[in-house]
Amino acid sequence: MSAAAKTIRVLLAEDQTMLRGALAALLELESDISVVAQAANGREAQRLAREFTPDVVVTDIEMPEMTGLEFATALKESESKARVIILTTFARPGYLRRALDAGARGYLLKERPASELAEAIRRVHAGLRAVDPALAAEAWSADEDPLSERERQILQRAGDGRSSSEIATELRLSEGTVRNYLSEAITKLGAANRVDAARIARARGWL
Amino acid sequence: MSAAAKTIRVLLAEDQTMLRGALAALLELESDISVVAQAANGREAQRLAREFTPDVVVTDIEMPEMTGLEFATALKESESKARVIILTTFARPGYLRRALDAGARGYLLKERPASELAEAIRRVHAGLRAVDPALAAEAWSADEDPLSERERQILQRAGDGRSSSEIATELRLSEGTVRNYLSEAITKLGAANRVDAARIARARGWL
DNA sequence: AAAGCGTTATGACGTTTGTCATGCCGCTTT
DNA sequence: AAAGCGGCATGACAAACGTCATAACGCTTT
Repeated sequence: MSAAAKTIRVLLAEDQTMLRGALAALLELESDISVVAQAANGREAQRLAREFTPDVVVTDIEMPEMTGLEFATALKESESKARVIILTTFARPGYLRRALDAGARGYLLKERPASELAEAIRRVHAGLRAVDPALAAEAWSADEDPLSERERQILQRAGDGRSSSEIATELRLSEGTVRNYLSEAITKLGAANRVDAARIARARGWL
Repeated sequence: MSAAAKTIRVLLAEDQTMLRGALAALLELESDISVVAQAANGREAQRLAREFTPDVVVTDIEMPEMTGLEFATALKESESKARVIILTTFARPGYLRRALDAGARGYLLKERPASELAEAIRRVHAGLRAVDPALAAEAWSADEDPLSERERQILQRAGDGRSSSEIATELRLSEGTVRNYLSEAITKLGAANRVDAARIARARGWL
């Protein structure tokens, strides 16, 4: 526990194999970083985190089985000491907010240079934060998610092209109730109709 | 023109900086491959292809300014001798078909291991093809795009939440005509409504 | 010249969607 | 106990949507 010579043990969770492999190879070139495990989805990552006790976890958000945000939340509630960096395509304030709520220390965009990833890992391992500055500023001034859980469920399905009656059957609600929720969601988001509302909510990371 | 010792000159077009950088670094580790130029969109790639005359072009499809498919088509119609590999997230038969029509020699998915990329580059440079086998089989049996150009235009906008009257105004059509096209598209795709139709068309690479 | 096809249009009809007022129920806060 | 709130419901109405029949026009294929 004396010097700084110990390598940082990293778990990499990313469903796109090519990106995951390329990043792992790049990180291995750094003398102070070692990728000790790789996962293609959140559930696998959860298992590997228990097994390998990494210092830092780098995870995508949108993955099959379990999202990176759910994984981060699960880690926070476990006894794991791993620090989490979210690595995602999406500059959505809602995602950043949820990431920080889930205890993430870093939030990095895939549109940034690969070199920033190693830097973020070192910062986070040292106890600092690593949040994209532009995004952090935007998130500060961004509106909060105005949708209730029900509204979210219903808007999701409507955005996929389901009719009100289909949604009502699926969620065991009356058709009128579904229309009420959609109407409210449309108003809250300032949208023109259900599809527009779904688009807006998705773009802000609320869906 | 005697031996095989010449390095393969590659142009890499991919809008996600982190992936582009990581792949370029990985490819540079191969002794017979050299990434001579990188582009973040199709238009830039087009310019760089003229300037650097690469042997092989590796390009994403969905990029700003100009898609990889448009870029590939432009290359085919120029005097360029570069051979094209499409590198994309999407296993959509429609994309593969359009890629081959655009003269692409390779079609590789981002969910494949990074090692396959170097292999595909070598194959394509040697005059062979490099198409994901599973996808090629699927594309063979896949339906052809049933949509007319007008139907596609209108379906795109409908999928973004625009109303019939908005679409009509934008495209200088009567509202009834727009509804007719949507009705036809819905029928052709076996969809339940316009949003469902847009979803289906997108999933097959027809939009 | 005739047939076929894509594009555009109109009118009419039934269905779905979006809005609003009103009300009930269970839970928490006061 | 009363007030407030979120979830759920009903009914009514106008607007938007989806379907169908019909038809004109221009272009290509036969």
